[in-house]
Amino acid sequence: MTAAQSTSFRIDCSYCPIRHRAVCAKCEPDELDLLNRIKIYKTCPAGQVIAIRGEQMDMVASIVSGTAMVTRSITDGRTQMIGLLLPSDFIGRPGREAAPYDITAITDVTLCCFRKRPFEQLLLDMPHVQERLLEMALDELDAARDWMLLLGRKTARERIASLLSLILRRAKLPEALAERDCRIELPISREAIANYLGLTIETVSRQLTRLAKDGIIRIDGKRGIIVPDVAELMAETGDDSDGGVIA
Amino acid sequence: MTAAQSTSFRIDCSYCPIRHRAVCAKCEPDELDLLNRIKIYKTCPAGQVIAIRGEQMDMVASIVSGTAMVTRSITDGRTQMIGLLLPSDFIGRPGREAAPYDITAITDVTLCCFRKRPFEQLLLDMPHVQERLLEMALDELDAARDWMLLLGRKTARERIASLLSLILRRAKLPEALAERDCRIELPISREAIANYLGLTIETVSRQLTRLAKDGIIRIDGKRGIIVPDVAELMAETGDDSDGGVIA
DNA sequence: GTGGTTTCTTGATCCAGATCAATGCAGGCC
DNA sequence: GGCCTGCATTGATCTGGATCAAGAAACCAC
Repeated sequence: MTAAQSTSFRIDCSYCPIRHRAVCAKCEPDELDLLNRIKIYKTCPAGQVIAIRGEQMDMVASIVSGTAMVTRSITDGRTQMIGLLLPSDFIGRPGREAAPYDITAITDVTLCCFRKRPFEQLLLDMPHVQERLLEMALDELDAARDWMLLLGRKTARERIASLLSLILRRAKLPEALAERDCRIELPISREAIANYLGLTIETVSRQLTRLAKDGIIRIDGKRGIIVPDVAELMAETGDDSDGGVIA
Repeated sequence: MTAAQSTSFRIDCSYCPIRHRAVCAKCEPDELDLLNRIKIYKTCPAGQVIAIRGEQMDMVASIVSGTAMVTRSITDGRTQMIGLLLPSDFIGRPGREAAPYDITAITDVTLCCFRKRPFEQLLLDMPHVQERLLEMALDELDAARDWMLLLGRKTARERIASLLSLILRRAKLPEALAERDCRIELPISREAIANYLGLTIETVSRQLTRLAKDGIIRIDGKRGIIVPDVAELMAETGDDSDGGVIA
């Protein structure tokens, strides 16, 4: 973790906003106490690189606030976003030395960091952390596989619709999705969207305006999107309408 | 698990070919004994559906022998393979009722099955299984993310080259990759390859013949491929040549 | 052997999305 | 204000891979 110009501090776990969703979610008070003793908070400004593929990583961390992106790239600069890190998501991998991907802060990010060695040691004594880590890894695996379907088989329009409905489901309560004129704020730039969806920025822009012309969405400023009817948007994702929603 | 016309039996774990790579890899003899008591072997003929997305799954299992594919599909039949299951790979997810994807046997498959409830209970008492399951899930996550890069950003030729080099690395010892004229047998049909790579069978076929014309490979019967120079093939994958190979 | 089925290859054409290029449209800064 | 600099939209053109359509080759069963 190349946290060059980041500040570090510590706050009590009981006030932590991700207390019940992060790796520590299942911890008993005594386990939490152990974690508390070795954790340290860090902040990274928007745009800062948090990890570089192949480089030594001697930290693991949870995202406390902010958004970061996980990317992989090849030879000529082609880049694919392979994950979006939101509060409570976990960075780093016990049992591996080098970072497997690049991670960059999109907004200002606060991290709850642990030195890797002590954390790995703790893992053996705290089954609740390990349990939670397994749950989270399996959820991420499901999300990654959903994304493979999108990248391998969906059209540009379906990809955009899928992303919008993903953001809707993450940002709103299930009840709110039934309402008309849901408004969401895109958390990422057009370039990041393109990298996420395996498209170019031009195609992203064009499909957004086309969806707007078709009345599926209304564009409200640079980052705002209004969805008159969520069901109508969902119908554009190409997904089977059956239940089984995973992410 | 819809194991309608499958046979079931049991053999001793100590003779098991996947004993040191499957979920049970880290088990002590006493833990193995517990697993042994609740396991049951099943076989599925090639082509049989092992799981259907959305359906109730009351089994989890390890692949003992054979190959299966994990797929996801959308509305009009477009299908994407999102994983290839080889011996020692794990099927099913503790803590989830419905199968998240479709699974189909490619060859005849032997499974080492556990009823889900007892297995989940055992998990709590056997940290070694949980540890191993976490390792395996994280490895699969890495593989899925590599595949996202392939599906989102690679050209058809790069995809084919990536697949071939993946199969080479899985099938051969690292020393053998330095030799000239490595021969591999494709484990899957053209259609399955297309579903894996997010292409059509026609494109797969064309790119294979083109790679052959360019002298990167030689085609040897329907399923055989000879690679005169592995390094030359690797150069066609589009991957950065740096270390950090994950899968 | 023959006929039928499935899998693979090859060719011709088309089109969704990439690429190239120009223009709009904010901030931020002097 | 005027001038950058960095995003976003829009248009014109090109192209890689999809689609449509035949064959060819392997693999049966009889």
